[in-house]
Amino acid sequence: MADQKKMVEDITSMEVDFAKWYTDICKKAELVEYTSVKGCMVIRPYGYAIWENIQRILDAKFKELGHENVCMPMFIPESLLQKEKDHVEGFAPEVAWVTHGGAEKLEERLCVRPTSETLFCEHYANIVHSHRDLPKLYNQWVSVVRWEKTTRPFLRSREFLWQEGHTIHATAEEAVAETEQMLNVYADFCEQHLQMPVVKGQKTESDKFAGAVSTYAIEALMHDGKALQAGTSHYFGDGFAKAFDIQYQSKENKLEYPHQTSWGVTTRLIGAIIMTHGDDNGLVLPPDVAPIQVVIIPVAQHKEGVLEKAYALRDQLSASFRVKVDDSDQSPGWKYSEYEMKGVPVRLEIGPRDIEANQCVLVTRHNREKTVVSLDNLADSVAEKISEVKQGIWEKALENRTRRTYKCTTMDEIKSVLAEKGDGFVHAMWCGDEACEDKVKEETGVGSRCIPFEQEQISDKCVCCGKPAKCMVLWGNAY
RNA sequence: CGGGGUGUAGCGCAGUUUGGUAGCGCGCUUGCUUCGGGAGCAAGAGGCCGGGAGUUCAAGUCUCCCCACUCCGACCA
Repeated sequence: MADQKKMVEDITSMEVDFAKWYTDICKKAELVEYTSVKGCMVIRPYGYAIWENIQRILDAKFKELGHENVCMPMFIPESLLQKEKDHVEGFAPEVAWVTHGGAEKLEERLCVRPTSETLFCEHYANIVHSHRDLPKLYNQWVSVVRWEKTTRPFLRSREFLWQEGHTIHATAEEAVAETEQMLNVYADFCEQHLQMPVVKGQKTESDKFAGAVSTYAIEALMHDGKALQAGTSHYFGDGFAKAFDIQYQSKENKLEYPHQTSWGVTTRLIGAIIMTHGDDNGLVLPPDVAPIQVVIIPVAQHKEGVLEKAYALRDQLSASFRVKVDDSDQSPGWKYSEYEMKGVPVRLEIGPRDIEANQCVLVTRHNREKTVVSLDNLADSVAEKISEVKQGIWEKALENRTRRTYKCTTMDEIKSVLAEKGDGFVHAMWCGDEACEDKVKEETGVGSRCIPFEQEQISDKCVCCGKPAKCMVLWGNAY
């Protein structure tokens, strides 16, 4: 059994101070570094490589489903932003404005995109004229700016990286299907590639995207019991089309308004990974997005043949995995701790005694279990360990969510279960009235996260007012 | 945006009460010895004390104003 003692004294324990633990990991695992502008951070190579892996997998999926990548400009003229009333009301409080070009004051100020619906709409108005022009299935990988008041690495920064998909369809049915399809893409990605269980659901009226008919989201539960929205997908109906005057001629030779969607995930997913899988020894990365999947640590590397063997194993394994040999002159123990901090899923130790015996030591990050394996069929042994890590972290994350999911039928029950067991997901019935939604938040501290697709009839009365319930809501304290 | 806390070497901190030559640990550099869970010895390098105004013969230390980080709320991916 692996020694479970905490090796890295530099990281604040998550039990002691979860928030400090989180920022410690962001910095010590070399994911981010602050800059002199509040809320604007450097995503360092190791952190960016995680994002590149997320991009690679999702981008391939988007394209497989027929989407094309485009790139919109980053400036939006004020008049354009204001065309859709709900949209501008939602975003105006947090946009950054450009007022000057060089020394010249601009005729009209430009906002730095907080999201690009308006730009896509302006563009669609130019290029969509006939039913033959539809659908357009677009996506872009860019950064956006939202002038947040309080900021945290990955979870809430003033500039962040994301992808935003924007599609436009002839019919509402098609657009609704697209919205649902992309929510499923996100959910599958989180569960299959990030080993992060999510709840799919619809946002309540008060919580939906500014300008949307309906907003869908996937909600994940972090290790500390707080909820994190991991991705969203919006159905716009023809509201934007009407506001931006986008029309097409149908087969029946009639002018029609098309229907739109948008959907996105952000670098916040990296924060979700940290808080879902990390432990007191540092980051624990899902193998599919880990920049390094296997780190080879040569032991007594000055001795004849050790480094050569390490390089040979790397070359052999590189056909199937992302592999690194750490041949720096740090001690082996230092390297063990370093790559645990960085969350590398599998460590391979190779020393003179191993070489003699045609074997090596494999260590899985999430449980620190050591296994001695033969150098024959090594790629198979490593693949097995990788899948053990996936299975292990999935079960651990799922167990945390199950343990922290509570069914409640009264307000008092919500309060007492949260006080007793700590933050988590609360399942409780709701009448559909916004006043009750607000009151639950006010009295118990948990807000509505979503109305899960998977419903359960916990009771027939609203947890707040006692009137007939319409649906079960997932409540939680969110990041 | 409201309420607290913190800014001194790359990191973690002491020094501020009572103004008087800027320190410690880790890390870093060089060399030698080490190497199976953050190695040892030796010699080095590294700072306009977050920024700007004041007060003073003299400011890391006192006063005022900014900025950033951080925690707790409200708002948000």
